[in-house]
Amino acid sequence: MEADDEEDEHDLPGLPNADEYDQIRMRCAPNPNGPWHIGHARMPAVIGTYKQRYDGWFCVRFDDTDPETKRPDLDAYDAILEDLSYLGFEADEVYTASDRLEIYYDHARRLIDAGGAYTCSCSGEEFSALKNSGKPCPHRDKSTETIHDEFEDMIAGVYDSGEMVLRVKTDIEHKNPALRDWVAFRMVDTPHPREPAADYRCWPMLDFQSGVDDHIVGVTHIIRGIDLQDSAKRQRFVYDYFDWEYPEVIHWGHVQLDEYDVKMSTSTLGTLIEAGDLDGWDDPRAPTLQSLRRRGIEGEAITEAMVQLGTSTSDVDLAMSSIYATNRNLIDEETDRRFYVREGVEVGLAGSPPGEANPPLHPNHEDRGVRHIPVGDAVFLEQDDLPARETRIWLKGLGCFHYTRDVLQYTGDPIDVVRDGDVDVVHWVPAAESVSLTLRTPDGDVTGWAEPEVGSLEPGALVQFERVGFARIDAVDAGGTDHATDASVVAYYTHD
RNA sequence: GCUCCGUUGGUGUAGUCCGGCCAAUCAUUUCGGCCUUUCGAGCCGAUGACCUGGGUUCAAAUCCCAGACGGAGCACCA
Repeated sequence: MEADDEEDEHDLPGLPNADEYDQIRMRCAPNPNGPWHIGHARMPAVIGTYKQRYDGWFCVRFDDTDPETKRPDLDAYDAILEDLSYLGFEADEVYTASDRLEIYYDHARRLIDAGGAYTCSCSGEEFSALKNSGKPCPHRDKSTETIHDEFEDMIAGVYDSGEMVLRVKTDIEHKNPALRDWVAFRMVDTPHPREPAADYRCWPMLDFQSGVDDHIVGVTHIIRGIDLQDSAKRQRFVYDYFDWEYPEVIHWGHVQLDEYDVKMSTSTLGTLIEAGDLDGWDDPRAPTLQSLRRRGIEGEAITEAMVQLGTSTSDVDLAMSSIYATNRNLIDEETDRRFYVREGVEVGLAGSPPGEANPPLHPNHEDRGVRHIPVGDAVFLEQDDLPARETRIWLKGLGCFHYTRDVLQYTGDPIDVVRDGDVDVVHWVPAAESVSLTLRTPDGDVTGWAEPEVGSLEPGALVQFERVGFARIDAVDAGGTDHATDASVVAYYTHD
């Protein structure tokens, strides 16, 4: 399917030992505790791209096995799948770990039979102390029968949280303390928020659940963060007991984002939304996928930027400008131009300028037609664009004016004065007939006036406000196209 | 404290396994020019990097050793 460009440049390195597998199978295993932030896009972007490249397969598996500390958000399951689709990918299969408890229990029983696990009632502190000095705890050598009995009691919910765990027997003297006899199942008193899982009290830990599931669905390549580097080593003990072969694994570093004041963290964002500091997950100030989507950024631009980050184990700083640059290429040709003046300053006009300005909708596409901007006797300019006294300025699409005694005097000079470099070109809107427009940006809201026809655009339309930047029209109040007190149009800032 | 891992321009990345074709690739950013009723785009150009110190070698970004700096794990979180 990509035979003809097999040797072509790829943005991503090849997967290890890719040719040893009939099919490349990967998984994306989010914790459904909220919609995705921008950093989450890396996983689907990369495995989706690998899937296309190798004609492979990937699933989404919701690793929702902690009903308490990382309590799942019931809305997040669908929100995440929507985010995935926004990025341009569909999962071949969707699993939910909390539906699969019986599978994990069965594997735990087999592990006990294989002598690879034991129930332990040490407190966390007690065990930690023993473990750190390389000493086994007294529960390590129970009979298989006792272990089975106690594990069945765990499943039955006989114990309370903290009273009993099932540990994987690894090597209590392993030189890496992180790998010594880790917990595979623990008791959780809090019911899971999903109805079908609400009665379970004995929950697997990520390392066990994930390890078992990866094998069951035939994952060949695991891609995940460096925080899980030791997980692979822990899981190998289970794989060895079962005589399974561990998948290829790639660990990558953390992604940091520039240009945002808000930390890229699902729980932080959730707290800010809860407190009313953010309007929601799609607030333009939030570094979330829903926010970028509302701003009119194409998922493809995000995917491409993520793929360009590669898969290195060191931490990376993602510049939003790289997402913006890609998106600009995607939308520029099809996006019409409009005028929008931020925080405008009103200036009178004199000298009989033309009654209407008709700049093109798109400078490269004359066939799309022109805009219709009635001029009137005054315009709004941006504060920074106000010319010095007794100098000339070119109102884009209208003509040349001389700034005298608080008014702009039409001069009728030809465009050559601009070519000569003496005259700045600025955008403007008529003071009398523009529509008020609030532009919501990552740095906060901006108010101003847009040329009249912006008031009749459809929500969802993309525009480029000349010399300001791209924006997505979000809401239009058809009633108030003249000087209403409130904004009649709300737009979300895309990028410059 | 114990165990891992990493370090190429402002940012990301290629090259590192199998040393020479690397006075180091591509993208983005910044700056300049051209074009354009002069936005954006496009075209052209510029700035800008191999963590440090030793060693091996005719030759090191690449191999070896030491150090510095950064990151991760040692949870009944994911």
